Amino acid sequence: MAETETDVITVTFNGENTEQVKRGIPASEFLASVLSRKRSKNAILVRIDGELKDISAPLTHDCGIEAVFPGDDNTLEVLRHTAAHIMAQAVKELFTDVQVAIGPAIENGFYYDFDYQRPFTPEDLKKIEARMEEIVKRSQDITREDISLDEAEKRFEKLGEKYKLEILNVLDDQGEEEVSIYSQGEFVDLCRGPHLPHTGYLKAFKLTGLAGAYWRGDETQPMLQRIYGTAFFDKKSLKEYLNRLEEAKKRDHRRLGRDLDLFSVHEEIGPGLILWHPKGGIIRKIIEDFWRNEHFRRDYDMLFTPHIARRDLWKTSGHLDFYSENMYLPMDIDEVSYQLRPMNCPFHIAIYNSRIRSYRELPMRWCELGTVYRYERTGTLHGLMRVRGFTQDDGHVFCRPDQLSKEIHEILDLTLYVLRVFGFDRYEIYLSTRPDKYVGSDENWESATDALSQSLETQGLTYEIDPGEGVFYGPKIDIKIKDCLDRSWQCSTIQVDFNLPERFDVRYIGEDGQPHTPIMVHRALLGSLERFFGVLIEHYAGAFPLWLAPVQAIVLTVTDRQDQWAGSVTKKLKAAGIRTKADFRNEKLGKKIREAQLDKIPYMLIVGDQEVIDMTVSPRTRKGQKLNAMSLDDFIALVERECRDVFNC
RNA sequence: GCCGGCAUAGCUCAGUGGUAGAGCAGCUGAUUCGUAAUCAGCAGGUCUUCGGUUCAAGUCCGAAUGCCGGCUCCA
Repeated sequence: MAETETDVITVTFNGENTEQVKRGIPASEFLASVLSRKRSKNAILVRIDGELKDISAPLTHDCGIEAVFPGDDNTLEVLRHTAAHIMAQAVKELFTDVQVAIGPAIENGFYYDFDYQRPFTPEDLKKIEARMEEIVKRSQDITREDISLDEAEKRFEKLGEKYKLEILNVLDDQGEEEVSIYSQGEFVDLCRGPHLPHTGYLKAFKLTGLAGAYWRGDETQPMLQRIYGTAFFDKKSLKEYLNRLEEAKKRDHRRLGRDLDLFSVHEEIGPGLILWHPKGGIIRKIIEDFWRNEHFRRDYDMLFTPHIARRDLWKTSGHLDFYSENMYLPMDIDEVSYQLRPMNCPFHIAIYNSRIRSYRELPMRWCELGTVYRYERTGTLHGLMRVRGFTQDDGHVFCRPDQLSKEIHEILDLTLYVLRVFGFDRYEIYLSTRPDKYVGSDENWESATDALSQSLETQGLTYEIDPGEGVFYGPKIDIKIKDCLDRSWQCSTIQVDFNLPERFDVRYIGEDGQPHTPIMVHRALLGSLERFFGVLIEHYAGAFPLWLAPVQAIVLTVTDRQDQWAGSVTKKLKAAGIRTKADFRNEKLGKKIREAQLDKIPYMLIVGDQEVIDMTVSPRTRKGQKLNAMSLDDFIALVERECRDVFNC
């Protein structure tokens, strides 16, 4: 201890009261002196100089301190982290020679990875849960020790925890000298903390899943067994969360895709290959029409290009070097090797290169609904979200360096508008920087990355940097949209490319009469029509907004006395461009309504004797709202207004 | 690709070694009915595929395929 240090330190509580206390007393002891007995008993953690710490943390220097209670910022994370430890403790108690790896809190809960001789079963999970309950009942103190790295190595060696030793090695390489370990009963874990004071705080938890996971997330490393769980401070929140999971299940696009007859996938056709049914097809057509119109409005031109090309093209583009693991094997045509395309860009470049370009032509904005084929490993396929053949709403902008930031700006504007029209107004934006495997000069990477970040900043968009996540040919902006259940989906992407123009010798003649290399920007707003459709289905739970609904209105008769008027209603609505169906079956109205409801048709038009006399229809919405009988013209106007309003956003 | 699970009628599922079942959907008939299911009848399956064990396999074993939950990867 340095000579200048005294045994008394100054502690400021809540930024107000200042107290002199003995150096080294636990924070809990201090809190007990300044808080009511009840309050100090309820505190679970402390914030020392803004940093979350154990409530037993010693106060070693002059500092500011606040008490932290259940439900305060970041406390759920601590609870879940403690839950992970309790689970590991339970597993260690039940299965003697199990090794523990890591166990963090994650977005919706926590997990812990284990190495065990045999796979855990769902029955094991129940046993583990029961043992956790027991540990909770024990209310075992969770204590922290700060020890030297050497000491830690000795302890974990004794415990035979080889994964912990590996972590200690990494910490050693990083130059750490001291680590913290946490103990509860017999269970000891290497951990940064903080943790709750004792195991009794875990009141509401559930183990939710069992899965394999690679050690350190690296597929060359051994596969461990991961047990997932979730925890909350109270049972009510846990129940709400579990209900939300149920709700998400009901919205699963794979289920709705079948129930609503939107699309299918067939074993005999091949996994990851999507068949769009008539109802999915009409939605796709509407999406595409909107997309095309919006692109024409913003000075894009439209291209159509083939799905295969000579292998040499992919050599030139660099895809064989950098993307071959995602490409299908070549096929021979007239003794020349061809390959299915995984991307559309080289074709657009070929069009660019079909003649000499002047700087006056730039920027050139080209788009295509381009179908590509990528080999995705079997285990990664997922409904419409991850497939092997899909159509990108692709586009390439060729521009001069001085035009880049304006172009990015306009692409962002277009992207966010399109997403809003589809009902997505919340998103996370990521700027991905240079990966390990890349082409192009460091200098180009840097200037491209700057252009992207500047465009984001001038539009006042907040974003996160995703280091090393760029594509091999350039940095990118990814937009992950958030759906109504708060889940995020990667769809839009904007990628600057300094590389392909070089490889294909893309040039324009500048003002100076000399050739220059343009910058190429790849962009997809929806990402792929397949994935976007999947996201849309889940976002709306299959109840598509009126402008997208495959059937917008269904005419329902009460008896066959109304067939004639109902028939002419149907005809007139169709003539007015409203996607209309008729259900004149000899069934009860209640049944027809039920079926239309299950089909999530926005408007049911009831036609009974009264409507025939008045020459009206009585609309009922799929939300169960009964509108007053109205004339056909009024109904048509209502539909048109509702559809039009979507675009004013 | 890896770890684990699953595969029975269009859908949801029952059937754990002894002759394949239900509900819904479908079809036929009756019923003419006002805001989420009218009644009756009929039809529908080489139990994913291939191989093995057994007197006997939907059921037990092995493999393949596909799907599901994750990991990794990603639009």
